[in-house]
Amino acid sequence: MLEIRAQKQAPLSEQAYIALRNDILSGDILPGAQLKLDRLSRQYGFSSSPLREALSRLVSEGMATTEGKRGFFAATVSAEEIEDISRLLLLLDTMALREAIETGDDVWEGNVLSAYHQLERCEARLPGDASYSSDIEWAALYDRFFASLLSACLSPMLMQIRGSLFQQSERYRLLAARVHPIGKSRLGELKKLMNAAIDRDSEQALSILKKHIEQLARPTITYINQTH
Amino acid sequence: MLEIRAQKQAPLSEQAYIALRNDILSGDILPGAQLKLDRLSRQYGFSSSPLREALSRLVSEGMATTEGKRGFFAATVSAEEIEDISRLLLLLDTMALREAIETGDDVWEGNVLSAYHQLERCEARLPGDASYSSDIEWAALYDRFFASLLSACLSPMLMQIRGSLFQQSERYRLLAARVHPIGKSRLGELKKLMNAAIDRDSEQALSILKKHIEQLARPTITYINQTH
DNA sequence: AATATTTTTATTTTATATATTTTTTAACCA
DNA sequence: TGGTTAAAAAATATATAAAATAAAAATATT
Repeated sequence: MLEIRAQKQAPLSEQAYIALRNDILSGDILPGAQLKLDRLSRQYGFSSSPLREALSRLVSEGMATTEGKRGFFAATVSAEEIEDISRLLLLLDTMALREAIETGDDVWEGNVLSAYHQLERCEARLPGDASYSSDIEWAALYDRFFASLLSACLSPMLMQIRGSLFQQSERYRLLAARVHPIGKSRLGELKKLMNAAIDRDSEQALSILKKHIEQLARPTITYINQTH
Repeated sequence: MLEIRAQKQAPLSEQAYIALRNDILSGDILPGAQLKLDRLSRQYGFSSSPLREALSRLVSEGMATTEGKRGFFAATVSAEEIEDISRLLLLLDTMALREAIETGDDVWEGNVLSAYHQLERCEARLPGDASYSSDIEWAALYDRFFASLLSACLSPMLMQIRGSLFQQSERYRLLAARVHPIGKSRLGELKKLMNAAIDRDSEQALSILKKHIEQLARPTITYINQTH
């Protein structure tokens, strides 16, 4: 049966959360920037209640900070932190991928192929070289590719935690990409990773994953070290 | 210089967060219970704004849920979830402990001894046998013991994640302890763990940790399987 | 059983009050 | 003068309350 009625619209607090998170992720809101409520209120068009709720969530998820009664700030960056995030993400994704390769079924394979396809098409649609590296839609599909690749790992908690870490690493990557767009896409690497996973070639898949995550962090760490 | 002025009091949203979290942890608020705002408002004496912020945070941390515009609910329980939590917690704590043993210094040793001491004294102060297992203050010190034991691991992100998982596992443990108080304390085991860590006997320490976490979860899983 | 109506409840806005931090100004002493 | 401290003012965060809106749940009706 068709879904006819209008979409129930999400609560404003949810919309505010998404809008703020995107702007922090993309770097439109710079690290450490103070997030004053009345300015946000004018800028985004939400009143303070949903904004405060959104900010509370962002704090829990590490995208913002707050202390005492001094308001909210966008999360800061440091080389130590991105190295920490990368290391943990590699550990968790390795564990998840190993399990996913063991337990993934046909539906899983289909989802992975689908996610890869969409990522590929998105990249083809984008204009110049390297624009992908700072595109927020590309980032969302990139996220989705990994999420579907690992989704067969049978641990919702692991998926949630690695998702949160991935998002943090994206915050760093997108920030660095604003200034130093990555020259060429590494989509081919992801394709090899996907094929190795679907072929149940665990060793090969894990090795590509390791390389990918480590190379993902490197230019970001270099950038952060230069500028902070 | 002495800190003379009165303690700046925490924001009400923070106080509400702590109060609600304690009541969810302790089981005073049962899993799945609906958290209606006007009732909470009367019961806790906070107005809706700080309560909503507190609830948003609790949702982010897995202690509560919310969907669309149907309000907030206390997190539910399932055998699958506590097994998932336990497994991940063991993985992360193992990693953290290995590192902590490598890098911990004198200050770390002192902190661990101090945390253990306080836990021991708290337990001695409690009345009957097994009352410790459902005592919220004991739980906080138990938490602190592990936090200090692992604190030398040099990964703030790992500490934060394992802290969140530990809190979730405490939610389950305290729930089960309401009905089936654990017969005798396993403080001796913790002492052995601590001594092995301080003696830099990694193998021994990790083995005790593994046993401890697995045995921690077992009665809880049994309880959940019986009742849900 | 499906639909319409009522009731309840969550969400949001607005306005206002309180408290705390930050900034500015003034005062003071070396 | 220069620079530190203290007081006053401004800005801002936090909190309350009341009212409006919108959605969900419960009830009655066909």
